[in-house]
Amino acid sequence: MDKKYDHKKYEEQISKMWLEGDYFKADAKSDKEPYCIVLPPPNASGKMHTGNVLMIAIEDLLIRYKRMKGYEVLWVPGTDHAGFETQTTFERKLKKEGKSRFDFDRKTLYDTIMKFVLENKSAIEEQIRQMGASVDWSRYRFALDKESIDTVVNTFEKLEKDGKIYRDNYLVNYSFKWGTTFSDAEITYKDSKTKLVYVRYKVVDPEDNQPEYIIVATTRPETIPVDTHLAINPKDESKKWLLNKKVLNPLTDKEMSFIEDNYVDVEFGTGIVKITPAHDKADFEVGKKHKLPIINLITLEGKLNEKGGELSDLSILEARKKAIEILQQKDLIEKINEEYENVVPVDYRSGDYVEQLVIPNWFVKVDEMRDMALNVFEKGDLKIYPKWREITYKRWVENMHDWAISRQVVWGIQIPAWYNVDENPEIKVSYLDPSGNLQNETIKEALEKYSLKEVEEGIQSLIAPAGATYVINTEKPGERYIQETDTFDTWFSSGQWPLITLGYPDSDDFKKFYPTSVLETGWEIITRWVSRMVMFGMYLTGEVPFKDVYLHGIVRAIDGRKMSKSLGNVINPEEYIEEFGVDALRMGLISGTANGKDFNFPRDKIIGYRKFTNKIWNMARFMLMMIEREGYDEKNPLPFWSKDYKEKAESEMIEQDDEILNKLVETIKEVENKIDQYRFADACDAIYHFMWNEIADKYIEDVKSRDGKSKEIGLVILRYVYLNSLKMLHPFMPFITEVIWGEMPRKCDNPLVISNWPDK
RNA sequence: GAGUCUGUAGCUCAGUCGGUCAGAGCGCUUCGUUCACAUCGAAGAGGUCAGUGGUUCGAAUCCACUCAGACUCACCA
Repeated sequence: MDKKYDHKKYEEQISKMWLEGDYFKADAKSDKEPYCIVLPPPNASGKMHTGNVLMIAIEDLLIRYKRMKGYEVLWVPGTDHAGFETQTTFERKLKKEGKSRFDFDRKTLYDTIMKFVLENKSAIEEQIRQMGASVDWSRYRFALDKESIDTVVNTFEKLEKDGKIYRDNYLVNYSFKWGTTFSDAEITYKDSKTKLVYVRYKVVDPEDNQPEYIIVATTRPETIPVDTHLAINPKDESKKWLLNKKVLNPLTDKEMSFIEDNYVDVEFGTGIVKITPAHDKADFEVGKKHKLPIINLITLEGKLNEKGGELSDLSILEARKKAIEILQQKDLIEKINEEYENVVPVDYRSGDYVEQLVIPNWFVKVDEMRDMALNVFEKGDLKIYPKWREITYKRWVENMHDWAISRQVVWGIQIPAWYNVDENPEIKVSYLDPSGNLQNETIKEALEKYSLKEVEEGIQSLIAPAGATYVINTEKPGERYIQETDTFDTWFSSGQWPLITLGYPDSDDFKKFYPTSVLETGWEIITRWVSRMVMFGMYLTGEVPFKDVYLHGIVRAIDGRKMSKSLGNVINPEEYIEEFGVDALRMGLISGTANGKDFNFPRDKIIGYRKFTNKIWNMARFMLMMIEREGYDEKNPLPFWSKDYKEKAESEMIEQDDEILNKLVETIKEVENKIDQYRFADACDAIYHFMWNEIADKYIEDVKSRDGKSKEIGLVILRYVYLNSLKMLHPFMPFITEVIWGEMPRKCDNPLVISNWPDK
């Protein structure tokens, strides 16, 4: 053996050996008890970050431990398309080339992104291998594989048949310039000087001591025609009287009533807010909470519709001007703050104004699924570790609204819904015409100039009116149909990930390994991801997709803050792998947190475990050296520890021998116990101290000084204790333990440590 | 604004049911080391457990409040 353990020399070699030996392939036909983890799929075009490393370290620890204990183990690897994240990465790349997504038709854009992702996909797969993850590569899945898409589409069809799918208005950021929506992340805010108009609202039948008018400040007077309510803060005693009163809408003269909501800031303006659910994000939420009507005022062309009365057909800015004029004529303006500064949303590309308005989106009714996802705790079907995270899950699921599952992005699974273009002439299409120019118009207008085929080929996106008729089908149902351009929310597909990867509904894997044993992931996605998987699992199979959920903490930077590119404190795991090795990095990270709390990147612990690898390496060397020095070799081997040997040697064994053997059993029990409780840091600690303090510092020193028969007994026991420690350590430090195992003469048929958990 | 968590040695953190819980690693100090390992060994210093009050025979642990910090969600008409 070399004098030092050189991780660079061995890690690649061992990893290759595991891969070629196909040791991690699960057998669905096996009689052994199943143990299964589905790897939370990293972004296919992404790179390994410290969170991924921790995730893999913990899961590999569980997987190797259970495999060694004799379970039929399956760990399914996969990568996610990560819809929006990938598309923005890609668009940044396009921007560098002086292009944008609006230069492409939908299909070309999709194909180009796919190519980009496939080119980058192997990097993360390679990193998973490098980490020593004992996943079953034969079952690898990508979120946009045909099988994945089939499962997701089938689920959508089932939901539709069960009456769970509907289309409804949903507030989105809409750009008139591009004729499409922008996600929240694509919106930036621009400072802008806007008139803050203080408008008088006439109180209907005021009491003697009450004012005749109340005053409301607004920057959007043009939306007044569709306002039906005003809001006050429930803590604002001075305005309580308004709750029993009505006021007149200053533009339509219709009566309006009041609601109470904490969202209202008592200090701002006059402490009274007009609520426009159709055209303001906050108001939309308030409106939903109080079940207020959503009345659209602004059209996809950026003009006011017939609800605007005198303002109809004007653009937003024209209407605003006109509204102020009308109010002035009616003498309903108290004052105007011309200097008011606010921020307006603009799209990240052109800086053009983006309007918040409601357009039809696809929704899933969640009522039934939500209840199922909450009841799992009562029956004890699901346990969350650490337990205090349960409340986050429950609170979120309880408050869950119907789920808007459509996204106006290309990179994802296209919703399998089709509109008949003759029945729905008002569908708004954005498409590149045959000469490559971007057009925004209705399908009817488009078809007057071009064939349906031409429009379809150039299409970027479409928006079908709320009442549009549609057919759900995987294939084009007829000549005159055009497919919905929206894709599913990433969580809609990743929420089915355990089902997708295990081949729901009737594969052997599904029968053997579903429900899986544990879901291990970061707590940050407990609401968005974990809850969705529970919902889909319950809905489709009647069973929770995993028995336990273990949530690890987030690895923060060394300075205690969250890692972020802008802070420049992102830790690249590759550097640590290079310097200290995968084993030290894995074990250091695992021991960084005992209870699932966030923790700072534990650099000191990684260095500590790096020293530890060298220590156990030298323990092995020294032990082999002592055995050799005592004259043992292949012809005259050192006896193995066994029941027989023990009986013969018992009378000559001394206190230290019994002690180390007892401590070995204690340590095995403790490590098992801690792993079973998901207390991984404690398990690390137990092995570390047993090997270093008990074996190296005490027992080896003792054996070193012995002679004759006593020395032989010492060496026999030492080797036995050491090899069993190696086994225990293997799930934590798979590489070095495998290397040393290969160097050791041992009484065991299996040349690999991977299937040998110690007996007590 | 709503919610969750945290405050224990110089640093990073354990401390599970209120009673051998004042702990670990790193760092620091002193000494040692041709004979496995300086990525080593031996010994040692250090904390009013954020603060105040309460419950209890007993509190780092339970409760209330205060102070400080982190994160999640929402966000100004």
